[in-house]
Amino acid sequence: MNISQAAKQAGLTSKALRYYESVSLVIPGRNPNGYREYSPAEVETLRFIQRARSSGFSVEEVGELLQLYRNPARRSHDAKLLVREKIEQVEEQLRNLKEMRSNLRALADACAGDDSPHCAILDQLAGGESR
Amino acid sequence: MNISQAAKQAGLTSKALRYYESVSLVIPGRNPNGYREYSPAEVETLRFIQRARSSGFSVEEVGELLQLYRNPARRSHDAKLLVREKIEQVEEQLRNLKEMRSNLRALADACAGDDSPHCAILDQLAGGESR
DNA sequence: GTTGACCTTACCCCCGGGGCAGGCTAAAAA
DNA sequence: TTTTTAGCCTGCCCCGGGGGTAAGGTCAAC
Repeated sequence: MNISQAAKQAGLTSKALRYYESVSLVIPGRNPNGYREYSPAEVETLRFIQRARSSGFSVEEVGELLQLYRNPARRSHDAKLLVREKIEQVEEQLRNLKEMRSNLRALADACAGDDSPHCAILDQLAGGESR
Repeated sequence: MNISQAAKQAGLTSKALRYYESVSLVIPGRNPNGYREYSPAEVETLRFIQRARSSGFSVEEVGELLQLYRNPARRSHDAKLLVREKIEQVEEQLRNLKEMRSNLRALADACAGDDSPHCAILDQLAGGESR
């Protein structure tokens, strides 16, 4: 299968597939004309990558997941550990974003939002009172 | 004030200050020896930038906030609009992260996490059933 | 005078690709 | 058959927001 077909099957772009090859995640064979030829198994691996990426794993972490996927002597404990670490990272990002949001809400609430130049948002960013 | 002192006062790094200068946010004067010389007002602006950045605004958006800050004919409405847009962006990120988290939790819950190679996490990433 | 701390510019690096240039190749239309 | 169009190839620069480091100038203390 050609690169663009494989990309479509996996919900990715051709560029992403070339990138994943460059970082040794999926290295397809080549036709005599030099075109990449993706086997059905490689397309499955690409779908694996797409799902793992959209669950928040970095490309490097996807590489670790793929190593487990390809290793018949794996222990499911190791996969679960990766997922739990990712959950904790996501939760930290959630905490950070929630703090930003409450911060922003306080700014917005303090500002009249009218045609006057007086603005509590700019005042607070400038002076930092009651932050 | 020298760059490292100004950076310390603002809670930033010297490198960041040079970067902010390169993108025209704060352009300090120069001493005869070529060193950057930050005025107290410029240090205040740097603190403004630091607070806006830690509230989630991009460098480009901070530039817009600074334009308002420096414009005595501004309308507070415009500042409030920027803040509300940022709140919506933050909330979309929160939604995405929460979906990731529930996704990850489902993966983790389905996996025994023992010494066996059978792993529901890898199965689901591979096959996509019950995602 | 010399040492160490600070400053300067200039370069490459991170992630995860996007976009484009220039050149082949394959498939479809005339 | 020829031409057009579409798809593929590699290689390069770009994004944010700086971090790290190198090579060199400067300043203050001892």
